[in-house]
Amino acid sequence: MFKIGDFARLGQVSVRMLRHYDKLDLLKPSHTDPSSGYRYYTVEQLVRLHRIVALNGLGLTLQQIARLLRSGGDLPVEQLRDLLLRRQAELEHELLEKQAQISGVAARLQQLEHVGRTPPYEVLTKAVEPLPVASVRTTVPSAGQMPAACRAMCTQLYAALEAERLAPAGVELAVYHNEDYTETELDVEIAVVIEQAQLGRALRVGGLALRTLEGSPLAAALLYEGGYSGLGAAVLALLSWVGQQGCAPAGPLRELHLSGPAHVGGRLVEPAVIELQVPIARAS
Amino acid sequence: MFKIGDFARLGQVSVRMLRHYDKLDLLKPSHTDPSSGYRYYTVEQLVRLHRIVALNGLGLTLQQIARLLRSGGDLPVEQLRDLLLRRQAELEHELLEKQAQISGVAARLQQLEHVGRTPPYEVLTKAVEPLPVASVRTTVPSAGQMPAACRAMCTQLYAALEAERLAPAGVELAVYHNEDYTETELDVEIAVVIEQAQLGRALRVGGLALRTLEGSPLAAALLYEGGYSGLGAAVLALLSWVGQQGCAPAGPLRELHLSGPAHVGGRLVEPAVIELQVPIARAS
DNA sequence: TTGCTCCTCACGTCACGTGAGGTGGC
DNA sequence: TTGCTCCTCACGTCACGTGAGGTGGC
Repeated sequence: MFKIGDFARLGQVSVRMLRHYDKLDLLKPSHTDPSSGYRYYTVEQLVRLHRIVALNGLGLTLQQIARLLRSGGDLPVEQLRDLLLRRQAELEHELLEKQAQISGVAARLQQLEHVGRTPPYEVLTKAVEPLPVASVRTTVPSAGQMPAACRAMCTQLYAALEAERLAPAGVELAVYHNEDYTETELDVEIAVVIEQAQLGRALRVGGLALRTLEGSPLAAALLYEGGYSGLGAAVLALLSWVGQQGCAPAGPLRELHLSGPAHVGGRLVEPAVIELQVPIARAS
Repeated sequence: MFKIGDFARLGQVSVRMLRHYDKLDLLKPSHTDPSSGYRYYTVEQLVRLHRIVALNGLGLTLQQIARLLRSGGDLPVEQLRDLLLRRQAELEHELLEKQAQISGVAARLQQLEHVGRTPPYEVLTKAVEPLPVASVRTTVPSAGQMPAACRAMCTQLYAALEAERLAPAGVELAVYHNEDYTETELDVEIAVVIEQAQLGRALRVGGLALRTLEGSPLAAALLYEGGYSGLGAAVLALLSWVGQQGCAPAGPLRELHLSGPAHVGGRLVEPAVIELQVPIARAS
């Protein structure tokens, strides 16, 4: 018979843990003195303690362990198998998350060393929802013509909406359909979120399209505040981040004009708050 | 200006989180209505929220993030670098732990599939402390002669202790010095823990040694309850576990007789509670 | 008026660590 | 008598989730 302190030393655990396990009915002392409350343990109980510590080391919760051990001396095979399989699935996620954190921290450190200062934008991953939109789409010959082209497309879009008596119901956005980053032959779509219910509507004006922008369960997103001229650099930063994470773009890049339409009265509104999103997948 | 619900949807976080960040002074609403307590946020604050979510995704605590963001709009480079380096070190540990958990779970599942039932012992890793001991050591020609040899060594050990007026101060143990598992030419030492202060003592009886058993920062340990005849299987289980973890033995195996001396009055005491320990290192 | 959103407590989660304040055994 | 160990609360940790109970705006 050991007092709690000796038993704790033998089992390499804290006294507090033994009291905790007692309260949870996970490991009751073989005898408790009724007057002093002193807990007494036997060597044989070390086996159970060892089992608890081992299972806990696999990341099982004390509740799960308690369920397993309640069923008697031998572990119930089926239950244990289920638990381990579930735990294995969890561990896969946790490992991926850790690896993402590691490459994220490494990427940031590298950036600090090379650029010497902290980057103006943060990238994070999230899910993006599908969006019902009205849009116009054009191919712009070169990047230099983008400002003028966008202004024209915005004008065209809102004029068409007016003619159709269609009201914007959300954010304005641009979608870049080119597979890779390019500065010529830019296939760009200017869109604005509309009510879901308007999608089926028949149109009278040409050039306007009503459609659903695909969502993605995994996308990289960068939030940017500044002028539109800085967007090129932001796009490159986003794509390079994606590469550093061992991922690749898996769909068109979206540019959400969170602080409102890019043009008001035909003039660019700057600085603006813009979110860049690109669906991604682990590169094979 | 957004109410908290809209801002939460925009930022893909919960309302509760925004209230939490408000309380921590991590992200205060740009305006709070004094009468209703309603919180109002601006689009520009999305950038800060995004930054918080991104840094939190690297596993930094909200406190650490708060410290970084308190220093103004730009992140303080030196402080960020320090934080990231520390986080990187932590992540290395966490990754190793995850990997150990993964191989641990896999090993158990494999065992369940192959053996069809749950194993009688658990293995876990821990540190083992150096121990001051008195001991006798012999080479035993074959495993079959072990019981008799051990009995003889125990008798010899305690007789010598008696003659030296040396009192055991702890557990009895056996140490197996052979590099690999073998069943012939077993180099075995029977020892008992003594007071640290007795180590320097001069001896009058031959065959007895006073020494310190080396400790190890990392060891695999298996706790076993049963007869001594089952020990061979337990040793094999321990060594095979070590191999499955991608590790290798890095020192002699110890066998601790936790439930007391193996022999009392020249007879084996069974069942016994025995801990097998072997120092290990990651295999290269 | 009816939903919908917002508010402030405040408890629950998980596995303990860490005192505070007091007692028992050698 | 002095340490040492033991005891029972009960708060702290971390980042929120989840009600309870009530209010404000359309």
